[in-house]
Amino acid sequence: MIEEQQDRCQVRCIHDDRIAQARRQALPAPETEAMAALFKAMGDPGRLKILWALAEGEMCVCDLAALLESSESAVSHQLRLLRQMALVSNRRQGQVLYYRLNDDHVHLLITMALEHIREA
Amino acid sequence: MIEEQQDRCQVRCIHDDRIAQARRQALPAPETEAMAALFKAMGDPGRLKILWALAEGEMCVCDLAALLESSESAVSHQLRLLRQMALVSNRRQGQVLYYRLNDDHVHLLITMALEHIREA
DNA sequence: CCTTTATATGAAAATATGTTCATATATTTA
DNA sequence: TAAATATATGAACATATTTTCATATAAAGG
Repeated sequence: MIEEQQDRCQVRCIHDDRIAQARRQALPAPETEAMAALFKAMGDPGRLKILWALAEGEMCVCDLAALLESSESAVSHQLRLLRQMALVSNRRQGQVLYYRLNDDHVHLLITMALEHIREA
Repeated sequence: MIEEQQDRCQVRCIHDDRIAQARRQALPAPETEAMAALFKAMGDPGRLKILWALAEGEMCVCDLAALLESSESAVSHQLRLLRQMALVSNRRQGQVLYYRLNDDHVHLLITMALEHIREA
């Protein structure tokens, strides 16, 4: 015999106070989204290699493609993502676009991540 | 008339010196991979919400499911990922598993990311 | 201007990620 | 020890991401 499905909330709440507190202190949704997008952009070996290489100084697209042993088109797509996340920017000199890190946060974030994985 | 395809390297190298330098200073592949996995783990709004909530103190799975308005199964899968990345750990008290942040790096990483997106 | 070079971009194809659903496990309680 | 609770997990499905390929654009050089 199957009981009639009761129409009550699906989600058990053990510590309502704790949940309420978490809700109060939660970040605004747009910030959470933006942060997730930032971390996601850094969450790819290829893009990380790019960022780490640019920490030493600017490079052009075909340099980066050579470094990553990947196609220039693929690198260009990755760079667009990094640009959209304000992680890198570029300057044009003739036909060549030189990419560089946008600010120090990037380098700091990578350094801190390294610390984490090295101690774990 | 289509010319016979020449068999030369696909990848143009404009600044060989710069590429060589980047190669020398590059991180070991396993570290790059581990870092990418770490950032990827943080690159999801749901998981970020979890981490941010846990920064205030430990919570159990069903608390987190209630907070995220998501299924406990989904949250459990996310927590597994965060555990694998050594971002969170848990302690059991009876039937309940309480999750907490593993160390301060996580909080620092999030704080720094916030700075980045707020200034951009 | 017509060609070449360096890069960007859109769309399709290939791949990875996240969620759901069913089921398994661990712990407490009856 | 059987039932209930809290959570974990595997596999299938849905969705998102990445790469590739073809084509577009922007600057420089004939």
